[in-house]
Amino acid sequence: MGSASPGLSGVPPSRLLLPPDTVLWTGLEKVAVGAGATGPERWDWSPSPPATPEQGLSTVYLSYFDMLYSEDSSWVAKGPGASTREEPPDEPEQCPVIDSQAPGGSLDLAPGGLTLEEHSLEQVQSMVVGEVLKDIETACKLLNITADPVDWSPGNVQKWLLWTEHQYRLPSVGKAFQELGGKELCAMSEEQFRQRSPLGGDVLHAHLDIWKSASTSEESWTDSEVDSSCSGQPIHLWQFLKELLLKPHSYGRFIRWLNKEKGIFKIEDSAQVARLWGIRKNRPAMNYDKLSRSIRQYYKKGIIRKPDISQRLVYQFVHPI
DNA sequence: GACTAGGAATCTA
DNA sequence: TAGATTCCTAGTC
Repeated sequence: MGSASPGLSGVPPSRLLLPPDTVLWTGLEKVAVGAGATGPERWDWSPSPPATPEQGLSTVYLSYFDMLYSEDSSWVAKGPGASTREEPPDEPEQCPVIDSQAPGGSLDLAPGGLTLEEHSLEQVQSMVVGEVLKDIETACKLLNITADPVDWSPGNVQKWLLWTEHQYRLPSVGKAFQELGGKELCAMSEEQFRQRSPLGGDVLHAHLDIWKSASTSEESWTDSEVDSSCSGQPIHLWQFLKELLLKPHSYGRFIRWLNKEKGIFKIEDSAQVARLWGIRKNRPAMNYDKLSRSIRQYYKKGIIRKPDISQRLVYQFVHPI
C-alpha cells in the first residue's frame, strides 16, 4: 500500500517548471536520522502553505522538485532537515537522492525518449508522492480514520488534530475545532482556520488540503492493504505495536526491532509510544504505566513476553511471524 | 525516578 | 464478554 498511483506520479516533467516564487509545501516533516540511530528518518522541512488551495497534491509537491531541479542541478534533498543530516539513512529507499550528473553532463536519452534527468525526475517525483501517501496512510491506520476528511466524525477530527499537532509540533487547537465534523472542516477556508487558531490554523488548513487532495486523486490507495485498523475492527495493542515496528522510518526512534526474527523489540521512547497509543484509542490520559500494564496482560495470553534475558523496555512477540 | 510485575475494579465496543 | 484502562502496592534497577 501507499504506492503512488499513475495519476499522481505520471505528471509530465514540464509541470515542474513552476514560478520562481512558488512556495514549498511538502506535507512531510521528516527529520533525518542516520543509520544506527534510534530515531525515524524525518526531514524537517519548514511547512509553507500551497500557493492555492486548488492545487492538487502533485502540483503542491512538485514545487519541491522544482527547487531541487533548479539549484545547481544537484539532486540532493535540500531544506532545513537536509542540512542537518549527519549520517546516511539506514533505509536508502526512503531517501530520494539521485545522482543525475551524467558523465560529461550530457542529456542522454532514457528509454521512452526522456532525458536521463527527466527520467530521474519522474522517479524522484514518484518516490516523494509515494512517501506523502504513505504518511497519510500511516496516520489513517494508526488513528483508525478514513483517508477522506469529509467522512470524519467530530471524534475523527479531534484525532486528526491531535495527530497533526503532535507530528508538526503545532499548538493545541482541539478546542477551537470542537464539534466540527469532517464535512464542516473541509468547507472551512484558510481564513476561518486562522480565526479559530491564529497560531497554527494556516498550517492545519494546508495539511487538511493535502489529505483532501490525496483522497480525491488516490481513492483506492487505502484499499490496497487492508488491515485490522482500516477494517473497522478495534485494533489490539500488540497489533498497534507491530504497526509501529513495521514503519521504522516513521517510528524507529520510538520503538524498534532488536531481533526481528525472534520478535524482540525495544520501546525507545515509552512516553511517545504511550502517547501514540492514546491518540489511537482516543485515550488522552494514556501513559506508559498503563500501556505496559496492557502489555503484561499479554503474558498470560501468550502473545508477548519478556525475552529470556530481560531488559528494561524490551519485549518479545511469542509468535514473531 | 523509571521500570516491572501483578491484583483488582471498571470501562467499552 | 473480551480486551483494555485505571489505580494500586511492592519490588528492582
